[in-house]
Amino acid sequence: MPVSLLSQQLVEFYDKISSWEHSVVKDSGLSPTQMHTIEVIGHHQDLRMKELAERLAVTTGTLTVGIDKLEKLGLVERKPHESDRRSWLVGLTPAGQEMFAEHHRFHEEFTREISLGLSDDEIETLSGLMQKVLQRM
Amino acid sequence: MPVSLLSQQLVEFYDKISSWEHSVVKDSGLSPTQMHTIEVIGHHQDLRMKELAERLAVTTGTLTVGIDKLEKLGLVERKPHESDRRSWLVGLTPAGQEMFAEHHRFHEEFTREISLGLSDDEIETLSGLMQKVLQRM
DNA sequence: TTCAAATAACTTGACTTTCAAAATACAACC
DNA sequence: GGTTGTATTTTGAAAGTCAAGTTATTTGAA
Repeated sequence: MPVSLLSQQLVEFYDKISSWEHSVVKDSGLSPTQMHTIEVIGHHQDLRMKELAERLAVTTGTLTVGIDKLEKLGLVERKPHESDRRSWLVGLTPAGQEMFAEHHRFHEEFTREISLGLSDDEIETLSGLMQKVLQRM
Repeated sequence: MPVSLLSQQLVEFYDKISSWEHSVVKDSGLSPTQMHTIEVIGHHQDLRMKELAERLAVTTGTLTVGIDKLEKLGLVERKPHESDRRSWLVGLTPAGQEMFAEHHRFHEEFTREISLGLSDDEIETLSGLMQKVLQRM
């Protein structure tokens, strides 16, 4: 049952990433939710509230409150949408970008550490397989 | 930069698992937190409150409230610890075990679907690499 | 043995996150 | 132009969380 083993591994993998993320985020002063929001905005840059809410799997009502706080912290900013005056575009401020960049570096460092036991060839094989899997998700 | 690519893939992978989990759990009537608690108990069976709190990354105060609710729902039960009368052992009731088993089946089905693009050999290669990575986490 | 310190679980109060539903402003279509 | 749909915000209620304090029990040192 190779799938059964893989399933177990995914659960364990997901759990360990969660607790790693949890511990790293705690030191940043942001909540996990806030950091995740910064991450998603950082990756996609200038999202509408609706789009961002979907990606974060929360309602727009929830997001309004969350973005209010991040805006007060000076990490994100609302900009008017060019063609749709109902919409806002949410982007990172310079401080938000720095926060995003730092977290990004943490991710890379984490990835480097967990792949220490792998050769360069193995890392490429893993990336290739991951790519195939990601296409199905 | 093979690590950089892998890092990106891990973020995307984690995100997609999160949203899948989110949607599946919603149909179960439990909150994500509650389902995660059921999962951890199901995997380890009969944990002390302290141990369970550590694995869930919450304080024991938080866990007390959470277990109270799951106990009211008839999914978990507290049993006295044999040798330490300060401690409780938390385990799944038959209903809890069924909930756990169902969720476990969802995980396997999910794994099966995302690995549809992979040959049996590739699945085994992926498992092998995952195993090496898990050892570093 | 005895008692002070440590530990496990629980309680309480405050804060945050979340959603659903209602309100507001604007867009799109006929 | 008027109706319907869409994007966001507001509000009220429920759930999750922690820190700090409480109780019961265990551990270890005098």
